[in-house]
Amino acid sequence: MSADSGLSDTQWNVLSESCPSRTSLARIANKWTAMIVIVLTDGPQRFGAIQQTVQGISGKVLTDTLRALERDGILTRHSYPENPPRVEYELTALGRTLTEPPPRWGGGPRSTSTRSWPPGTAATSRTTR
Amino acid sequence: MSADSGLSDTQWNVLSESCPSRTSLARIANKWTAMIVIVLTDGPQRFGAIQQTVQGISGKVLTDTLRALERDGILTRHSYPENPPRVEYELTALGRTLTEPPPRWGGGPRSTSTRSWPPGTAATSRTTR
DNA sequence: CGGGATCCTTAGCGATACTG
DNA sequence: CAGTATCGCTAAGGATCCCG
Repeated sequence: MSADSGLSDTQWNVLSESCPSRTSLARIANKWTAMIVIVLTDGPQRFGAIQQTVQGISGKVLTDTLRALERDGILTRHSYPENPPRVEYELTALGRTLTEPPPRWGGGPRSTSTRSWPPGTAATSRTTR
Repeated sequence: MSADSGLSDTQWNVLSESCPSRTSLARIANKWTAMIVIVLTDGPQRFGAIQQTVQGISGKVLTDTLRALERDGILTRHSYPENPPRVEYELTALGRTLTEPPPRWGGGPRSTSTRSWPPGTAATSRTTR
């Protein structure tokens, strides 16, 4: 397969303004997301447990961040209609991909030089030359 | 060495409010830092080249981010007193560590279950139980 | 060309109080 | 317990003009 597929690799270049991966980056690149993902790596956790483990996060911000991650399919929310109420958050398969390096990093060749990040991206911004 | 050193491993737990690594995280977890590091992975780049490659970044924000990264030792700034002026930015050894996964991820065991993130951290926030 | 200086907008974050 | 609802602050981000 391959050869001349319609979507060029430049479409998946993070450096491109219209690249969809910028949305993913925006979700990761904030103060709390990474820590929450870390906490959930070991399995489902309750709201209160997360808040205690991720020291310094306020209830509101935790709620906001969890909701955003839920919308994006990073984690799922399970509400148990008990009293007192219990709510658990769990990483989805997609969310678990955040807890380990991308395939290429684990399996690819271990060369350390002249490596461009997304394959075929090579940030050689040739302006004049 | 080892045995009873003063600094416990909980001191290097990102989840801890006083953990120094939160400073590092704060530097990474913003809109542009990651992209700038990506661009510089292939070698030194000029200010203008970076701005063109990292699409959508404004001059001021690029300057601010570069200055912050320079202060933190992630990259170095080389100014050549020519006309027109030329300034190049280059990743330091520390900055280059951001372009590859931490040692443990590359070399450690490939187990996928019951793994806690920083060694000996295990986010098992036991509140009551 | 590579900024510095200003000004402005927004959104992320945080504290507090209240509720099912 | 796990939220929601406000309110407020600050810093990140952005537009524009100016300068050596």
